Amino acid sequence: MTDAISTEPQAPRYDFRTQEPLWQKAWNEHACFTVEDVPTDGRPKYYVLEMFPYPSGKIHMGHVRNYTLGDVVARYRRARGFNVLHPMGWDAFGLPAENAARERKSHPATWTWDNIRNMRGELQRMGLSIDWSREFATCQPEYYGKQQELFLRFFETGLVERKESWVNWDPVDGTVLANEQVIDGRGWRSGALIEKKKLSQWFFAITKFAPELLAALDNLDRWPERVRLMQANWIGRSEGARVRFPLTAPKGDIADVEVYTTRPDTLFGMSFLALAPEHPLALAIGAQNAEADAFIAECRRLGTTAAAIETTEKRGFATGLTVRHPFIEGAEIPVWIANFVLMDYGTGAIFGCPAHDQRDWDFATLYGLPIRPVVKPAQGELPEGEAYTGPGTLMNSGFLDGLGVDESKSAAIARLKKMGWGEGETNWRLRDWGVSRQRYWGCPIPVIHCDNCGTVPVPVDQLPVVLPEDVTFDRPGNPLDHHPTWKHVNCPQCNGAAVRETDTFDTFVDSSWYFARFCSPQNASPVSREATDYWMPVDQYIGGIEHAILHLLYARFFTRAMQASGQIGVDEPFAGLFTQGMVTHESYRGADGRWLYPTEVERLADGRSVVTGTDEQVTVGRIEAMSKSKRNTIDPGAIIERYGADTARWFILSDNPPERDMEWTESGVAGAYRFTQRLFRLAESIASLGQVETPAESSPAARKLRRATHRTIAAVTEALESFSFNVAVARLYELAAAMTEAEKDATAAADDKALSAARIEALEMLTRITAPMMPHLAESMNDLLHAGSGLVANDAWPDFDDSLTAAETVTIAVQVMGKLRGTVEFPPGSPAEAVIAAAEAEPNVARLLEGKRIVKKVHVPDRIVNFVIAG
RNA sequence: GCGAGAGUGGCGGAACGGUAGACGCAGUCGACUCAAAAUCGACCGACGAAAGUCAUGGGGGUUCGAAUCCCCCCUCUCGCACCA
Repeated sequence: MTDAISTEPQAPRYDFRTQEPLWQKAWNEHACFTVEDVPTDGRPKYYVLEMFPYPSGKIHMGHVRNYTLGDVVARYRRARGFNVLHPMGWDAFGLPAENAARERKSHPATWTWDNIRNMRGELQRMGLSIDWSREFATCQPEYYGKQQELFLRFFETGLVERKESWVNWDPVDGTVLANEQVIDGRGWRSGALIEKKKLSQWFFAITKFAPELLAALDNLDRWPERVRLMQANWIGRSEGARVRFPLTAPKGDIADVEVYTTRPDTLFGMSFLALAPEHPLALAIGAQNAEADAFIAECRRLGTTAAAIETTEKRGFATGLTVRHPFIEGAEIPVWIANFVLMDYGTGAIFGCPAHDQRDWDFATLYGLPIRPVVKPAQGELPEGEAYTGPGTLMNSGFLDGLGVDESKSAAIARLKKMGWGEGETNWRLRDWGVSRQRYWGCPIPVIHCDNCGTVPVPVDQLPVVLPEDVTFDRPGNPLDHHPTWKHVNCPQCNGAAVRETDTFDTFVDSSWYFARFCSPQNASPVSREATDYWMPVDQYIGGIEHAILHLLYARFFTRAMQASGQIGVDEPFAGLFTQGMVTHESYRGADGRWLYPTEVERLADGRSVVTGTDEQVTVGRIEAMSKSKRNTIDPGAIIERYGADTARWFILSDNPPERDMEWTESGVAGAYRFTQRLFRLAESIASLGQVETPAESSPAARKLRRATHRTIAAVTEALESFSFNVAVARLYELAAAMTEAEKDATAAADDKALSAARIEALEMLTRITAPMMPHLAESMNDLLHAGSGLVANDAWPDFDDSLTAAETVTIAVQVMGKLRGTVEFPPGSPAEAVIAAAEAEPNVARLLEGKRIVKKVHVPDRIVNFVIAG
């Protein structure tokens, strides 16, 4: 590794080790970043929020990038005269704390709070402009108690339901697993075979908002297009029909089967009806037929994991039952149970039209069912060996013959409706949000189960339902469930013996409203109407793309639910969303293939890489996302310790556009560090000029520098507005270069007062426009120039002087037939005739034009002249 | 399979349809130094002695002029995926 600092003999000019803590203390003492819940100063508001961290132990580079981006926005907006809310907290509930408690034989709270303490210190060393007075952790009763109150409000509003649902049950851990925690049909921790089990669970009725959650995406114009698209796909609206097929012979009390389809136009091509293995009719059949039962059991065992579904072949079981067809008199269609039909989409049953659905085609081919085409493609023939799903004209379809696909959809629906066999229906992929988790380290669901009264919500005045502290993790299952006393209570209604709900909330609930709580973290009710009316929505939310669907959708739902239950006046939480890329690094492996940390690797002068201090050859691997398993992680704490927070921030901002993955390189950080020193040297040199009166007469050198300064202000402002931080950095490098140039000019003309004044102005401006990115260095430079003048953090963003940004001359490109052949210099705004005449006279151009007829002369003022010639 | 995004020097990347490669990193040469580091200066797409030619994944098109707009293709990344 190149080592910029340890090879430096003397202490650096700018000592971030003393300066950074100094300014952090000053900001803190002046409460620079503290805002009121409901400011009344009339300034516009701006709410900047980065996704709050899970307190895993240490911050990682992803956090550093996330919080640096947010901090630049926050500091910039503050300088622009906004009241800026920029809070921080902790997403503190979750399974890792329980696992750690199990391993260490301690308590989840201990581990969590240790981590919070450590990570808070690391974040504070980054010099973030955060209002720390608003900090909270979701594991505090002061927070989760309010969450319980919200749950009760939603309950009253009809947005909470208790219903049975199929879950992945781990019989060893005694808990429900999410789909992604089931690997090859086994629990990811216990390795036990997962069962599908029906369990009573709490649900938030997110589907009630499905239409508006989808429609409102159109208005989120400051969200990335792809996130809106992912959400739209997830919500998954589809239009079709519900069709009831009467069984030719009823099965017990089941007389018909309901099917959902988006292709009612292809009903004449139907050759089978298929049920999901969990469908009530399938279960009824299974109860009487051992073969059917065995098939159902096998389907269930294969589980619902994405991997299982992908690799599983289509299989079915012919039940022997038949249904009647709505349009074909006397037809009897066989009923199958099929493993590819999903119980939780539509009605759990489909009608199969093999000619026009690939899945049905596969299934029909396997079992020798008829394939009857009913749609004739508009062009060409029906494909061989696969289903045709495109547009066309109906055939073999009775009253639909000759109609197009769309027309016949409505015609079929109209007919079904008239017959009483079905109706048009809009369907949604989005499911209600199951929030029950059989865990200890989460927010208790504030409900009591009473044998007499049923499910009774805990009265608001008895909140919070606090987690008991005396729990152990020495046996599987939920500690709340086998706690000796905690769950036994008296029913709030009848005062009889009752038990608490021992499930806790999905931790996504905790992060679904924290942004609203930040507006008034001490408020008696969950959210303050006044504070959220002022601050909400979040103007700029920043985080990783991995939360594109679930977290953001849940937060959007919660905001609507809070609105519906009368607590908040907005319906969308995040007006602007920015999704940052990952931080990546080269990976290294030793001679034996083991992964090596970057700190263990040394690059030799000959380009080879070896294990530091040895001769062992190192293989430099791919650049990939930092991960513990690949050991290609860089510890932000070590970077800040060695280079300072400003250097880390600057490098992160400078490397590339923030939405892309960035590569962390040692040489890049070292370069950023050199720049901090260079800026400080410039500041020292300019500060040594002392007080300078601006003379009446300017000088060419002064004008040149002032032009660079004011152009930089304009360019950096524009870059920050558009999240082009890497461009802002480039413009600041250029200003620094211009200032170095001016220093040389000044050496040549020591008595140029105008230049001295311009240099001072350049430094003042540079300081202020660098401050959002390198806040500590900006304060130190400002202190050199104007000691005791106050903090840059409180300074206003500078305006640029338009009259100074114009160049004295512009270089106009001269083209012949669109190819650059020369340039001419002119004052901006020079008349076309003069410019064209000069362009024609330019020797190289004149040579090319000689003897040619000029057909056209294109002139774009101050930019280009192009001669089109003939022959 | 469907959807989205991206392909520009050795690398990260700039570029309202108007001088492609700003700025940084790496590199080369020089100054300073006994020497090194740091710093400062110059150079730094390819071919060519030069004039110039070729260059923004490939091929077409629009235009006086295309990295940028349109069509076709290729590659990569990400997301979704038996959703009826």
